[in-house]
Amino acid sequence: MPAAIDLPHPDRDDITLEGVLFALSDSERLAIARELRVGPLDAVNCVPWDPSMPKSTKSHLMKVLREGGVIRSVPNGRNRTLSLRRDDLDARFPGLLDAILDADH
Amino acid sequence: MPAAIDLPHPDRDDITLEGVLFALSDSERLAIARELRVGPLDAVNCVPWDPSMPKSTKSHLMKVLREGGVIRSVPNGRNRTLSLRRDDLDARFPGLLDAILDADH
DNA sequence: CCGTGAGTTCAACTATTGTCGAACTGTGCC
DNA sequence: GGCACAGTTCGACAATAGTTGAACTCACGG
Repeated sequence: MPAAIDLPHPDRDDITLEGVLFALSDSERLAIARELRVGPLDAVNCVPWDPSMPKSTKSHLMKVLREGGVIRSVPNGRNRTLSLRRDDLDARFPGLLDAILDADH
Repeated sequence: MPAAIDLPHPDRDDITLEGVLFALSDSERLAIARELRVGPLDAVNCVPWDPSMPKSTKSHLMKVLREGGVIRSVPNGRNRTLSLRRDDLDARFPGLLDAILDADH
């Protein structure tokens, strides 16, 4: 499967609190979410903190974030543009995303 | 080991965001935290939603919440009084606890 | 002081997650 | 068209997390 396929994202109402918390309960996934805070980013330009990580592992990280409803991952040429689902998350769980991303690290 | 032993709790500064998110990323643990919202509760009176759950399993749930820094668990006679570590969590991660516990379920 | 009650620990097991190589597929550039 | 690039999927394995019964410990009430 290519980089340019349309992957399934949960609808806003299907995003669960548990799913979001789980997705962000891992340091690396949390770091990705924090990177996306300033705006969408191509996956290629993201994740600069470990260039040696195999692509299948990166793909898996993105998958958990995507399936948890935390990020949106859309094809963009041969890349993928990742973005936070801020509107959906803010609507569904007000204050949650900022509380998490603002948190002391 | 009895019900009345002093179990280790992480210091405020040792509580990690990831640990808190992980502890609360499970429906049952989240439900316990929500029950404790109104105030401390003896473990016996808590967890009314599944009386058939083995005690070792309940003990494990409490352990994860305690080690994650979400709850405090102090001996109280032959029970254990559970309470949210609201002061510590609010100090360390402002807004996080309310955002989570207020969230739509 | 003995029995009961509440909760912890241990050990074994199951189940869920994470890691990574290999094979594969659209996309863009020549 | 051909080729390299970015990511996905699959499968196998490692690692972590959840479940539970049994043995144990302390506190309370007779």
